[in-house]
Amino acid sequence: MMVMDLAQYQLGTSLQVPRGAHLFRTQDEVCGDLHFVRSGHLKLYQPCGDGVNRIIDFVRPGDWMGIDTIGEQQRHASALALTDCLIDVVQYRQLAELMDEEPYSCDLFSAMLSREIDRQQLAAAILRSAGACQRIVMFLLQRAGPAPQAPSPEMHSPLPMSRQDISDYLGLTPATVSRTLSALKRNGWISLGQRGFVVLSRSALEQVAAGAPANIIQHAA
Amino acid sequence: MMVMDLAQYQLGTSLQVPRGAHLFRTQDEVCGDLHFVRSGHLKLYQPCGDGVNRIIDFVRPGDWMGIDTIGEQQRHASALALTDCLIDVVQYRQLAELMDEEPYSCDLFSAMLSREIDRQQLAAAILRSAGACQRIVMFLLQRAGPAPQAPSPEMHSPLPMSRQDISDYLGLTPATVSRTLSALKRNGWISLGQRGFVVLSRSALEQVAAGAPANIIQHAA
DNA sequence: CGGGCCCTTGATATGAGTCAAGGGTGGTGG
DNA sequence: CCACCACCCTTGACTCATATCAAGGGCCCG
Repeated sequence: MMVMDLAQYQLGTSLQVPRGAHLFRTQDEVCGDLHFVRSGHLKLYQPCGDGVNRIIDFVRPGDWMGIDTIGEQQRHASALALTDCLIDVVQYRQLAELMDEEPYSCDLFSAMLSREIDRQQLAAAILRSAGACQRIVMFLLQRAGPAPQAPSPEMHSPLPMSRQDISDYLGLTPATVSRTLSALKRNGWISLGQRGFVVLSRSALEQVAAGAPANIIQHAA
Repeated sequence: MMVMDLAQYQLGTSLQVPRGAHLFRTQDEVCGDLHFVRSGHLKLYQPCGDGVNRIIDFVRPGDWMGIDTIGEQQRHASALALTDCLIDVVQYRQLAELMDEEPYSCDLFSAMLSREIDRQQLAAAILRSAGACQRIVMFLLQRAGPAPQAPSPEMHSPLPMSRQDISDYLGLTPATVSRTLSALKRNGWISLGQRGFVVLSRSALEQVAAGAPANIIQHAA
């Protein structure tokens, strides 16, 4: 069978990180390792002076971390566990050796980095062009994943991060995020808990994400 | 001597692209090649419905293009020459072979992709947090390059793209870009031509970029 | 049961967008 | 070589979305 993901090579060692703990911090020096998330959620952020944190990304099971600092001397971000996490720690040297032996793994690795560049370009494009409502709906759809098969209902999707984190990530304020989520709920398009949500009308959300006029959203009566 | 950049391996073939011509388009299928810019400037953009173009990036001499679509079937963007360009076309297969023979080149390539991810993350962070004036000043400083040695004056930096392109890239409107540039000029911080500019007070610009209150900018008298 | 923190919601302020008009520049054709 | 034309850049007045400031409520944890 074809190896589809570098994670299947069983490199590296396992590591548990409890909720609220740091996997690494900006000031850490060692950078020879990559991290693969087996389970749990983390946030990548840059503490930038004051108490203000710039959220770089949210990391989910199956994602890699640290591929932005290969060959660098210092981390560019801190990684904080939003839930209990199970992490694989992989030395870049190990990967390099693997790529040396098996050219195909080199292609896998290049493609992975390439996809990450594309993801970041897409994120930047969204930040450039989309308004608040559109950003939030895109964020929700991304977290909800692809549509389930016809008869099955939409699943509950976790939102392990705070509203503050969401707003930082989307370039908005907590107030705007809260307002918009409330409006989406009022319209019956999502159901909303403190740390999760359920898509109720995927088609409506997809229309907003596609750029449909968001005037649909009204202030609370 | 140490090889510092993949471009020094003299792979690939040369190609001239005149101003206004496309190097490739979104709909092109072939994706086995990368492009290295020897001279000239290009813009990467996505034609997204209507006449609206999303600017992905501006590409300068020494930059690589196409590293966001390694292993993909289709281009994610179109590349248009803003000036006459000299391009090296490099097959990814060639690079892969090189990496197979010389492990060090593999590290170079990984590091290059890694840096690109970091660049995109930084760009996204700027779009999330910075206001119009801050974005424009950061853009100018980035294009002006690092400060020259003490006695030498600031160099003239080219702006080969239209105001429309700049505004798309920064997530603003042409009107706002024009207004802000005019204000910077009025303050004596830059001198401004149609297709270029000169930094007159780097310290002032750096303060704004660092987040200094941008109220310094007033409406035209 | 109590307290702190985060989330929600309202009223108001403001920065950037929109609409629109005038002027400069570069390119084309006579 | 000059004149014309189209396109883009600049600038102004106004609008609107989102930030800001502020208060109340609910949830989780101790």
